[in-house]
Formats: sequence, C-alpha cells, structure tokens
Amino acid sequence: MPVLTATQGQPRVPAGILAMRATATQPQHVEATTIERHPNGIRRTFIKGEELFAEGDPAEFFYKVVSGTVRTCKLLSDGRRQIEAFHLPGDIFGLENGQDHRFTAEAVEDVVVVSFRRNRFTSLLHDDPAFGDQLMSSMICSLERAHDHMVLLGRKTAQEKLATFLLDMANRLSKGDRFDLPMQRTDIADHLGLTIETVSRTLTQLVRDGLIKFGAAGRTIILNNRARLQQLNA
Amino acid sequence: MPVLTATQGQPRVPAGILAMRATATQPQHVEATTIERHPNGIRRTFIKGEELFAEGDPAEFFYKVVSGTVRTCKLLSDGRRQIEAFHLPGDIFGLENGQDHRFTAEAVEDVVVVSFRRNRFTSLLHDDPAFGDQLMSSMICSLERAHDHMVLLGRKTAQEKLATFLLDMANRLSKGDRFDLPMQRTDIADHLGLTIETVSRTLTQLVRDGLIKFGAAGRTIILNNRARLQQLNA
DNA sequence: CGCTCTCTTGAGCCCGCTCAACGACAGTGG
DNA sequence: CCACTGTCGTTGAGCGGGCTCAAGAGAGCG
Repeated sequence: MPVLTATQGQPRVPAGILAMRATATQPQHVEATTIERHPNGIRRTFIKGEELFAEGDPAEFFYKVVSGTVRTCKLLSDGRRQIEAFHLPGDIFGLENGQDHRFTAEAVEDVVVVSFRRNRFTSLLHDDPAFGDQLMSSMICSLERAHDHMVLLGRKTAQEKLATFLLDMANRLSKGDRFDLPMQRTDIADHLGLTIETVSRTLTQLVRDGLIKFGAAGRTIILNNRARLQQLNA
Repeated sequence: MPVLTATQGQPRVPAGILAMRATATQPQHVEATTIERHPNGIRRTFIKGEELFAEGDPAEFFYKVVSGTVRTCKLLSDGRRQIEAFHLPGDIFGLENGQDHRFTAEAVEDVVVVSFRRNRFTSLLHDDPAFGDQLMSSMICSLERAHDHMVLLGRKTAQEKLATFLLDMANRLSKGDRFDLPMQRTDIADHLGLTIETVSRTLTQLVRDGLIKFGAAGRTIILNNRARLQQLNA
C-alpha cells in the first residue's frame, strides 16, 4: 500500500524559505529527496495503532513522514482528546522547544518515517543552510495550518467543519475528487472538535444533499459538488 | 504606560534553540535586547485599534512586540471572527511562507513594535545564527501555543476555557495574582470560541464561586483560588 | 445632559451532545 | 460451517450548554 503516490503528485517548491507557494495551505512538502535521503536520517516503520512517542517522553527525535498517516494528539485528564493534525507523506512533526514531547504521535495506518536526532539539530541547521530553511518553512506551514484549524474549531458549524476537512484531505491525498480516508470516524471527530455521532450524521446529510458520495466502504469519499463544499468552507 | 515591565520579570533563556525552558507554555521572550536593538529592526508605534496589517496584504515585514498588546485574527465571509493569539511584549508574529499575510494584526491597546524586512530574512538567518535560532525557537513556541489552544477550542467547556485563559494571562502579564486584561470581552470571546454573553456570564459565575474577583473596573482580575482554576484547566 | 461604547443580565431556543440500540464486517475458535 | 466476540459506523430520542435576541446598567466624553 504505497501511499507515496500522493507525494509524487505534489508540486516541487524551491528550497528557499521565502519561496512563493501555490497555496499556503498546501502541506509542507519540502524537496522530499533532500531530507529523506539525508545522511543523518534514520528510516523507521510503525504498524497501525503503534505509538511513535507519547506526551511527556524525552524528545530525542523529530520526524518526517515517508508513507502512511500519523496523528498527533493531546489528552485532557478525563480522556477528552484533541487531534492537532494528521501528518501525511512529506510532513515534518515532533520538533520541540523543551526537553519533552508535548503531544502523542501514533500511526493511523502502517507508517514509514525518517527520524532525526534532535541534539544534532543546531549543527544540522548551521552546516546545511538549505536544510534549515526547509525546517523553518515547514514550521511556518504547520503554524499556518494550526491557525486555519483554530478558525474551524472556534467558529465553524459541524457541516462547515466537515466540508473543510474533506476538501483539505482531498487536496492532500489526491488530485481528483475520489480518495480514501486513512482514519476512522473517532479520529475525525477528535480532530474537528465533534462527537463521532455528529460526524456520522453530518456525513450522511452531505450524502443526502448530493455534495459527496460514499464508495463501497465508508472510508472512500467522492466529492460530487466541490463548489458547494467550497461555499461551506468560508 | 510602560508595559515593558512585564518582560523584565521573565526569566532569561539561553539563545540556543535547544535550550531548556522553565515551562514550554511561556511566551517566546527571546533575549529582548538582541532583537529589539537589532540594527535591521525599525521601531514603530500604533494607536489602540489601529491595523498593523490586514489579511491579504503583502507580507513585507514581520514584527516583535516591545510594549502593548497585538491581536492576530481571521474573519469568515459572514463576519465570524477567530483571534488566534494575543501578542505581548517579546512575542514575534507576522512571519509568513507565502507572499501575503494570512491574518490581520491590530493593536489592542497602544503598541510599540520592532519590524523587520522579510526580504532580508534569509540573509539575517545565515549572517546571524543566534538570531536565526531565536526565530526558530519563537516559531516552535508559537506552534506549541497554537496546539494548546486547539485543545481548548475543540474540547473544553466555557468555564474551562476561561480558567485556562485567565491563568495564561496571569502568567504572561504579571508574577502575582492581580492583573489588568488589556482586551475587551469581544476579543476574549473571539479568542475562546464563545460569544460575549457567555464570556460575561461565565466570569460572573467564577466571581460568585469565589475563584476570581473583579477590581474596580471589569478589566482588573484578581485570582482568588489558583488551585481550583488549575483544576478546571486540564 | 445626551451619546456612544462596553459589559451584564434575562428568556427562550437550537445545535451538537448523551445515551442507547442496532447493523455490518472481520477474526477466531469450536 | 456456525457461534461468539470485538470493532466500527449508523441511527434514534431526548437533553442541555452555549447561542440568539433583547433590554438595561455603567462609564467615559463632548
């Protein structure tokens, strides 16, 4: 199941941090080969459901996704969960300021990543300026995504949340209108600040309204009416 | 009205990006003098309510707050607003990947900032590694803040949101239990994903429960029971 | 004094949550 | 082969937290 094909379709972006981007909401696909084959990177695989690291673990590594999907999340003391992001091939995550990881990272499906020792971070940054630029660019991208997601969480209705989510996943997972969601409903709910029931009901309603269709399994989504979804988006 | 005193109380942190921090939720106070007196920085002032830049403006500068409070926000087409962050003295904001600013920045109260030309960004980064490290550190801090705020927006109740907000503002604005909120209720509401009425009602309830007290004006807050507020926090 | 801006309070409603049941499907073991 | 079990998704009924709409209370200011 090589999900890498999703990456190959992405437009290449110049390495410079100030490079123009097609749309700033694009995932942080920064010159895949440079980092993936970087001499300091270690390739690792995780199976579905496995934990890459937990909140509070010492932050020894940071990661770049090669294939598969990773979720990063935080838990409240009573178990409420917020998934901050789904990381697809090309995305970088796990970079911390403090000594410890401030969120948990788990494999949504089987995953291959490249990991980098954090204590070589500064030297990497200075020895390889292009690498540093890519990291900075990736950070800014993550921040922009986070900001967009805050608008969604704070101000959008359930229908708008799902429209935004589906359009975003479509852009990141495929070039067309058909794609398979790698994650289950619970993950979507915890990402959008909803319950699983509301996610299910809202998706059903979108199908009834003809905006989307389900494939054979409930994981396959076909966008029937991008225009009207986009309308719900902002 | 020198709000700068807020900064002076902050612990100094080493310049290195991997430096240990007291708590990772601390604002990104990076060696104030280094950046504020940086030869490439331009000092500018804005009066209360003034716009530093708008969503969609070319991103010519990025900024560091010297005194006062800045809010950065996004608007939906129908006017719904989400305030992503309040920037206090020492905080850096306005750094973009694309050509344009992706949010609006406005002065919550009279503000002094240092602005940096973005097109000198890369050269700054490479000529002055310490400056680059500080920027990277600041970015990571912003990202951590954003992640915490997503948990708040997606998963916390109104009461928990306000408890978290008040504790955070207390940490950033003062060392004690008494502080003046620089922003009005509407701003708080749009930051926490609530309505102004809910903010007002919830604050009143916190006063009735003895967790906080109002000063003379509604802007002055006194934390009466940090422990119980902290309990609502997670 | 009137005007505006900000904040508070009240009454009622609705969107999304809670609780609960059910169906589809995949293992798994007899 | 079927029964049993666990996981995942859907659907229904009813509730409630936060929203909407509306009015009023203060404070600042010309």
